[in-house]
Amino acid sequence: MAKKRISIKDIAKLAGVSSPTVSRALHGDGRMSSATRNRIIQLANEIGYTPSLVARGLVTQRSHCVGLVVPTFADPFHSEVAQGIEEEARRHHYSLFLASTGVDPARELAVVRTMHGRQVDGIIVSASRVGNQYAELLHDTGLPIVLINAHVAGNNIHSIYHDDYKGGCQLVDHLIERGYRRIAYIGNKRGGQIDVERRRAWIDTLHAARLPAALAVNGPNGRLQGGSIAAEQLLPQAQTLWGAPPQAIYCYNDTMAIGAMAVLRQQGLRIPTDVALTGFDDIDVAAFLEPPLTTLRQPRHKMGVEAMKALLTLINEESNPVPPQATIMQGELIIRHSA
Amino acid sequence: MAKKRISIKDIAKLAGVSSPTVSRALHGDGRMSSATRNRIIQLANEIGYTPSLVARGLVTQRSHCVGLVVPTFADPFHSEVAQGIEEEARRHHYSLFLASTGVDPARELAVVRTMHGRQVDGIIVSASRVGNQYAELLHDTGLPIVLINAHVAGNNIHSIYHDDYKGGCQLVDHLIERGYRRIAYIGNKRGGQIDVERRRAWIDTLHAARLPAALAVNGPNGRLQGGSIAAEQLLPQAQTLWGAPPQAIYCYNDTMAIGAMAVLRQQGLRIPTDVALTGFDDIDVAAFLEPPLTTLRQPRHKMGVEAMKALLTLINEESNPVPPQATIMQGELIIRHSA
DNA sequence: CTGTTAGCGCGTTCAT
DNA sequence: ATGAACGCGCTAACAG
Repeated sequence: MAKKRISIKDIAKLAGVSSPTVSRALHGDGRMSSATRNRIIQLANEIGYTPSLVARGLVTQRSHCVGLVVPTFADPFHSEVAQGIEEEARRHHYSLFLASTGVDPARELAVVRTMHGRQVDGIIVSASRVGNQYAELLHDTGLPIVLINAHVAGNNIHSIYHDDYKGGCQLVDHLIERGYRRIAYIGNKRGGQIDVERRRAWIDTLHAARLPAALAVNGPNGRLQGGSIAAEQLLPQAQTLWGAPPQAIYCYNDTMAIGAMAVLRQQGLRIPTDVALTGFDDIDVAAFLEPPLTTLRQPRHKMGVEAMKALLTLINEESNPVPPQATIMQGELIIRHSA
Repeated sequence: MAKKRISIKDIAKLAGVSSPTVSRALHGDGRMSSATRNRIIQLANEIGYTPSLVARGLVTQRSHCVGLVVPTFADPFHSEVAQGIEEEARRHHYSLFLASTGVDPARELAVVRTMHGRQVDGIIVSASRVGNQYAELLHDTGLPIVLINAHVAGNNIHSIYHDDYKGGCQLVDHLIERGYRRIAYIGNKRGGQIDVERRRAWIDTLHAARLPAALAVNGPNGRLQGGSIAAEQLLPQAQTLWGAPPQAIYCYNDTMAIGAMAVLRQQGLRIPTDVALTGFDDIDVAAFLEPPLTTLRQPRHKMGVEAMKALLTLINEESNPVPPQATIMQGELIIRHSA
């Protein structure tokens, strides 16, 4: 079944010209009689010619592909970021390689290596677990890389990230303003630096208000189950510590918050009357829950677009290298009814 | 900054051998002194050689890439399918090109064309809007294609899809068994053939029970807002028709059901006491809602895996072409508390 | 205006 | 056991 690809040569033969002529005709390049040009173009359409971007990339050393590396597809946050990236990529006639890492650093490295083998022009890594190591890769290969939401020390690599610390402070401040004092944290064991930042916001803000950051539980992952499991562990601990449930729970992200909500309801606790709850990210469903979730909105789509723009700049300016630059984006506190 | 790629030749020069020798050494191919082989492999690692899969693909005519085409990333259903596809792809050392169509047939065609130009070995299209047209493409290019959840007439193309009709019947049957009689449908204007199947199940099942399929409203899309908008239109129409809300609403998918739930609550209607509700797909959050959503579980992950397996078979058996085949998968009725 | 030559990086014959 | 030559499909550099 595998028809042989029809190539530039085939149409050259048919048109009675040489292959470079065909190439030029199709590119609108160079000066040539519009007679032959039209004839060639017409011919190409007739026999259904599709240029091989692979071969082209091999000679131009530009594949017009970029790699996108995410922890998992099944996360609404990354999906939306990816959507932004893809839009911007398509706008510039770039294709996307996609790979997931499963939050496994080794796999992340392997994936990036494969992408390099695929001759991608650049790579975007979201929520990297090995951020620092890219400096070396960058040095060795010159492969443009942009990191999304990886707080990398040293700051020697392009990155664009959300100000989680500040966002977390806004969230916790809001809880304090509402009068809650026993504020617990549900963290994500696999959240890496992101978890660190959000947790730090919690600790610092509570301390600033002379409140204790006394109770935190880490879920095994950042998904729904992760939130449920954390909540199940949290409640008895609160009972031991305070003789009562926490007045508020500040969650690692919206998804875990949803997982926690289910457990709270199951235990007969009402939200926010008995326990208030906040999320992080403002994923789409957040507004549709009962009660609607108070959270911190990350400009996910825009972050994707900006990351892709930054990458394209790196790709096109490789003659005069742009110094590594960290773009930090601000979120927005979204107050709904869960807290 | 763009370091020139280090190639097989570079390491040949360093090892004092010819490039074919290096190629063979790296492939474990042919017979050769394990001394030189080891030396070459070591050398390759030292200088950080990464083979160009592009060049390799050009000569072997096999890129080890497949294209994945989805309507949008921001849909939990497709995300999970994609996850399955990616896992199976990685298992076979295949990379994934990803593109979204935005449910635009023209863009879908353009995207597939680009993928062909990228020399992908095959393509998986999820929820295609132009299913029939692939037969022609297949005929012209011999490019293996597998369709997911595109009910294509004529059945002349490989596809794997979920039995939406049967699933829909189960759902509506369940509603009838629970004693609901005024059962409305919230459809998806952009749902294409999928909407047709699910709607048909609703109509047929109601008729079989001598109940009228009297009220259906289409949301503008299959997302949360789509569900909300549909519900807002549905309620007054039900009032006109029945002088009361519907007793149950059978929704196009879980996401729209969530959108509808929010509206129902807003209008003071309790679920399922006042209005029962069903979804479709069993996306992850479905079980975590209040109330947990009764729905029909599609084996999303497995569908992805199976699609990729089917595609790989097509790719590897292209000498003796496999006849087009439709694999139909059965879902599972998940009864929770919303109906 | 167009054809010739060369080469991107690799794998695959053939020779040796 | 290894090297020389060729070609995958395309574009870039020169010729003419």
